Amino acid sequence: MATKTKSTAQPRIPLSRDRVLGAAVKLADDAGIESVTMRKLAGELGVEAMSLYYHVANKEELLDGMVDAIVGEIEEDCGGFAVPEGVNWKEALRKRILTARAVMLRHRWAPGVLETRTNMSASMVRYFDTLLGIMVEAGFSYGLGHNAMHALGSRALGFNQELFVPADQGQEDQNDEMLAQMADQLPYIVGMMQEIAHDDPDSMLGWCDDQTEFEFGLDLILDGLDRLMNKN
Amino acid sequence: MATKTKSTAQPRIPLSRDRVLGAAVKLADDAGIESVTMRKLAGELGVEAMSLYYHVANKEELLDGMVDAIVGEIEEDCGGFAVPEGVNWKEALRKRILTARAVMLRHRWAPGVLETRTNMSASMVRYFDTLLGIMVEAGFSYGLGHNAMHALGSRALGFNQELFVPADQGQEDQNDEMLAQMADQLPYIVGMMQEIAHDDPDSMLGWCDDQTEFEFGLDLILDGLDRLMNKN
DNA sequence: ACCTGAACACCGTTCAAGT
DNA sequence: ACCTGAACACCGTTCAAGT
Repeated sequence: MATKTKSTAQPRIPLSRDRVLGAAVKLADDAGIESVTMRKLAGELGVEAMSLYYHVANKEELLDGMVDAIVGEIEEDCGGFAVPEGVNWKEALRKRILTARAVMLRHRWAPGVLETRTNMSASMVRYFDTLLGIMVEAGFSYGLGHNAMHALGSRALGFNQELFVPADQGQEDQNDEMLAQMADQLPYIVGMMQEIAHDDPDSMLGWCDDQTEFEFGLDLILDGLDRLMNKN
Repeated sequence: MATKTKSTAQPRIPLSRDRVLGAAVKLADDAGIESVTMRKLAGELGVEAMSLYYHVANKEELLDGMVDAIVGEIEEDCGGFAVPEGVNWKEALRKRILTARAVMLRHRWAPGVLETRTNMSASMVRYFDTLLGIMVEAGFSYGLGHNAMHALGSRALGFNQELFVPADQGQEDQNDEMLAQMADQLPYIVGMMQEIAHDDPDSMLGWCDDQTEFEFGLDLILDGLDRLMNKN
């Protein structure tokens, strides 16, 4: 009963796998990954939860698809995954990895989801294949290339889990008191933080610049590989 | 009505935070972290789900407590977290990190849970403090020590997320056909796998030895830090 | 002080049914 | 071919109540 008019009688675009995945990515970007439930995602698409199952087998496959979408963005931003010819391997790897990182920064939920995937998607394997290809074409043995991939770990995809976020250091209100309290338990961390505060009093933030830290670690590994390469 | 006898009228040990956490760790070890629900955990303790809330504020705090228990094991296996005197920093770090790794291998769910914690537990900060302490006492500046911690990332706790698990390579049934199929899409990975198969046909497993790979990456970083140290 | 029962607001998912 | 309603088996959590 009653009319079905919802504003200007939209013809209602039919759902599709791509629309579902696109909406899921957007929802995760805007509201966090914990908001990506079948019901809420359906709501976002103006549809019932059960309709999603027509386009996606289940939630795991939805998450797999979201990851694929992210790898697609990396591929696009890299201008394709073909192995470039006659380039410096270190620069080529570095460029790709920092491109991947830029994508991860746009989709902060992606690293967490990635870590829960049990087997790698086809597109991600292709990404890794080019990374390996860049090394092999530059003269890496397969063995060293393999070791290199493991050494890079998640850094190959542009992220590095930050475990080192000492509890609530954000609030600078009671900073000094707190530091004094912790000083005997955590002498070195407190020392580190004090030296920082000394160098740059009003921004603890700028000090722990993720990008700088990421590149430090990345270059440490790339330089280490370089040295192993030239040893042969 | 009826009697309450359950086997030999156990006096029933009262619950405690430690018993709850211990049971949670055991349940995760035995049945996987996805089995650690308030209801199942309560069941394991012969108690109603709601009883747990008397000893633990909510599920997040339960997970925090489980992480603390794991850090406790690391501390025990390290013989305490005190910064050792007059030792080689590289060996001291390496020993601690490999000890942490051994604990993680006993509790395979721990890395995943660790990554979901939003702020570090007190005991984990203490662990990191000694790592930093070992470096600082060996002459690292706080800045280099800080960089080193980030470069190590999760490796400091003995794990490194394995993203490089190309889909279902376990089944060796149709291995050759599959490799041929993938060869054009993934030339380098296939090349890598064939070289391996050639060297050691009947054990893909031995090749991707996590421990070896972990140590390769760890040493790459430690050696890189060593070089930066001696540059000053 | 410690534990529980009933209830609530969520999940993912199945299945038979609608158009 | 595509979408839905009702229902099921789970979650974490609250709250008032039992001993």
